[in-house]
Amino acid sequence: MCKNKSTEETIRDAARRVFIAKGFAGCSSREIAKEAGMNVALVNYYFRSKNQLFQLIFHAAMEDFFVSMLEVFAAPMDLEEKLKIFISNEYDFFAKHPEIPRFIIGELTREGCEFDEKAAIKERIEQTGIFQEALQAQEAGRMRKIDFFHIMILIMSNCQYPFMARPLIQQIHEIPTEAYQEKLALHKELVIDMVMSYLFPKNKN
Amino acid sequence: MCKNKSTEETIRDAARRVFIAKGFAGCSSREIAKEAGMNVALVNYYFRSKNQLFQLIFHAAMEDFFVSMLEVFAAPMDLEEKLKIFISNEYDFFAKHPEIPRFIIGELTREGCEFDEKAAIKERIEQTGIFQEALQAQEAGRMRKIDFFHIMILIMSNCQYPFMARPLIQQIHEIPTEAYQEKLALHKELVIDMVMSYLFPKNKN
DNA sequence: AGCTTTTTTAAACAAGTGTTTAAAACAGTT
DNA sequence: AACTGTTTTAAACACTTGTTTAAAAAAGCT
Repeated sequence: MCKNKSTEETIRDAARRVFIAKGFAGCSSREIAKEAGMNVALVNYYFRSKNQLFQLIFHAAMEDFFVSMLEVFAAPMDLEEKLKIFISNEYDFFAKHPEIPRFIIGELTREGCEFDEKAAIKERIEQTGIFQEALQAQEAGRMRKIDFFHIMILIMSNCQYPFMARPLIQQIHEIPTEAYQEKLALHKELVIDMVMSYLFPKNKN
Repeated sequence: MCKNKSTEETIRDAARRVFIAKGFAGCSSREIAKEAGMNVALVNYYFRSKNQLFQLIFHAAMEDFFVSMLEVFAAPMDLEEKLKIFISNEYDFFAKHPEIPRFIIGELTREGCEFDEKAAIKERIEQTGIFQEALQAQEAGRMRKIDFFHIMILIMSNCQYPFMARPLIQQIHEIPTEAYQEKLALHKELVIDMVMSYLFPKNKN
């Protein structure tokens, strides 16, 4: 009844690395087993199938993806600071896990990857009250009147894309990975500055 | 000696659709053949191997990817308008070809996809003189002093990510594809407004 | 017409795929 | 010790993969 936790976790961690690096279609069950130092049959013994193991990894990645977002939204601060910290946290999260956005978007794109309601992200965001908070700030003239939908895209674009597109942009600018990462650390300040000053324009009069 | 152009192009077009939709690892030679309404052997008769056919498609996509960028940079306008039109063109291009960025970044990410110098994008951008142009504008105080590296990332982030992330953001906001596309059309104005007013701050005094 | 070259097809190849089976190794209990 | 259930392994399953072969069909040419 009590499964060997060590073996199961070893396989799961190996699967996480391989799936995230190569995607579902880009790797085989045997590759995951080898990465874990195990037999192929053992992978299916613990997780029944490649697809089932993948769903596990994918949904966990999705959860991680949304966690920092939600906890910042629910924090007790004024909206302006909240969004600033949100951007900062998001940027830091993707600096630490740069492969996550490409993985999630890539797998959501291919057909047959059913996620659907399951997570109910929208509802969980709504429950933080951030939508009304933004509306109030906009009514009061403290914030530019933009639908929160667009605000989220602006922020996600600037926090995720720079990490997703590393191989492309490295190719364009012909710089090594370390130099790229250093530049992205500086880029963070630009993003915060640009987005915040757009959302909360300070009338200089 | 004169190959049947029709057949070859039919296969190439089918390969383009399938590769871009599913990626190199996500499809088979037989799937491409079927999409083209041909035999598997015929694919290899014209293109020798799946990998060779892929390289063809990939490099062509890369070229398309850079074309509009370069021609705007070389256009005879003042820098501010040039960048504005650049953003607009980029946004329109990805609205028309929303799968391209994910395809390129995804394939550049997996190992074994050698592209390297081949294109020399950096040099081609340099030849348009946009770098010096930006430096001049910055010296003259007409433009915020930001390395062009960061400017490009800002623009690419906001022009590409919204289209790449469609399945993810649709999931979050629970809206159908048509509604999403309509919203993205509006989003364009925000992007132009935000980026341009950040790069070229108008002192309101 | 017949002959040559190009295009297309069906079939085969070895290697790799996800998954299952059945037996072995292990651990725990009495 | 023998019997328990759990964990691990090697081997096999049927099927798909990329690629090649060899023959058929079509097209070109004199």
